Amino acid sequence: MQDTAASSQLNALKVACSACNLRELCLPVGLSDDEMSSLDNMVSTRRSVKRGESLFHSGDAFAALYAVRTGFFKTVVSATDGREQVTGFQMAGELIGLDGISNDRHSCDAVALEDSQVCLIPYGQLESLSREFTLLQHQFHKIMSREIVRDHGVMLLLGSMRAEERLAAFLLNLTQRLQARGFSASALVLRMTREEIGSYLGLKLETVSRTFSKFQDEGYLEVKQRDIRIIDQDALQRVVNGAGC
Amino acid sequence: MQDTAASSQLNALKVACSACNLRELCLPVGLSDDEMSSLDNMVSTRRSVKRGESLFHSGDAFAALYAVRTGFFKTVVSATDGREQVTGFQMAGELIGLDGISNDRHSCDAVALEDSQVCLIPYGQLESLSREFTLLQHQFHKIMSREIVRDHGVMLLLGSMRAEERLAAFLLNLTQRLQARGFSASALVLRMTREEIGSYLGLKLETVSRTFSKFQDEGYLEVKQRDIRIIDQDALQRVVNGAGC
DNA sequence: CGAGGCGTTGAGGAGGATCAACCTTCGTGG
DNA sequence: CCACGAAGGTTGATCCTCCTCAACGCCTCG
Repeated sequence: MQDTAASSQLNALKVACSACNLRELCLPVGLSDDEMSSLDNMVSTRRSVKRGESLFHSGDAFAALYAVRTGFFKTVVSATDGREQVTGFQMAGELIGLDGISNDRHSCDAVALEDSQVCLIPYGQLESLSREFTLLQHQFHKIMSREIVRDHGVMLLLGSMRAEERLAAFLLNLTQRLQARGFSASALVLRMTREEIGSYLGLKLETVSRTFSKFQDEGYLEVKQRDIRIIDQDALQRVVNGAGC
Repeated sequence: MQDTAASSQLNALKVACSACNLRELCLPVGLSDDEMSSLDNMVSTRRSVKRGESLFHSGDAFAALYAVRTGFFKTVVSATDGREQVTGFQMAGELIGLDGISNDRHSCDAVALEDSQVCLIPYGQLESLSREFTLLQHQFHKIMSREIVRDHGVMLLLGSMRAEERLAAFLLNLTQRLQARGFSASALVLRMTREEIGSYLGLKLETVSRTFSKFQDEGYLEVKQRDIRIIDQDALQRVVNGAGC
């Protein structure tokens, strides 16, 4: 039934947040040595998830949050009639599973788009620890709030932008996050299909493909399947700002 | 500059959560007597906001959350180019302002759609108190998580539903929340304009109006401006489930 | 080397946007 | 208390963006 349990391994290796190069992007931002070592105790397990596998499914019991260590995920909500919506793409340092707190069950699927590793953050322990450490508590609240603000931004995109604006905003957001992780601001490899991008942006895959081609024709991008090179970032920014009006 | 400060009054009246009829819908859900009385101390101020006025604006410093006591609000995010998106409508017992935690500034406007009263929840005190009281901490986390789940539902709506499905889902959601507050499941008065509904649903006001008319023609609703009577709730539910396909 | 998944491109159609006219309701001030 | 104006709501005609359906090419992986 649960393919995740079968095929993803649990690594008992000791993993220290304090030694992780993502600590400035992840939950531990700004913690003291003391707090950091408590966090190290809590975040003791990693889990590997192969491409295509799920970290959890909608309906699964909620027990832990997951911090992406390596790899790339999407989260997907499904309606009763089978309709699906990609609600986000998560990369290194980002937290997955916050949806589960609301009623102790996950309300979306989290699927690895490439072979990935996550750090397990047992939720009960996180609550205990944040009663003890003000900074950790505050940082955790910030992360939840940031997710809410991000979601509102996506609503703005879905509710009021046209196809070109949506794709441009998406690409700029991706490159910005990649840049924060030390990658190039101009060359990126998409980990998701056109259909997944379309689902996230409220467009059909053909529209995504056509819009990529259009951006290439305009000289904004170079598109080779999933390899994207951004040639004119300012032009994309102008597209987002509704320069077409 | 700040019209809110000028025209909304601060009521120093002692207001007890423990005596509030919204306590089962609001932050205090499930708290013990002890915890409840600490909450009473924290939530000591109410604020009145007249119709059309803002509780806070995007960019304002964040200091407190607000629990709607009476009335009705909308929250609106704005893009740099002036585009606006209504991200939610809040009624009695619902919390406003969670967006502000992320970076100590609000990222949306909260506007009263009728004369309203809110309870002020000073955020610093809420953090202190939730370090002390496990249940309060957990309840607060649940509320944030619920907002994230709600937002994902809106994304599904905006990304994959057609106009009729969106409006039907909207109406069912409204009546459900009103019913939880003891109101009729079939008769409701809309507190917002067609344009605000449209903004929330990613539609133009004309489309909202036409869809209302269509639902009326089909015999699902009786529409008299802002007075709505739901005649066939099941039919609306079928519309949401994509019965048109 | 073949099959299947993914991506591109074209043609045609539909849903919702836009523009416009008109009606209704409500608040304000004479 | 009524008249007026502004804001909100309805409806129609037309247009445009994006969806749908379809064919085909490319890349990957067994």
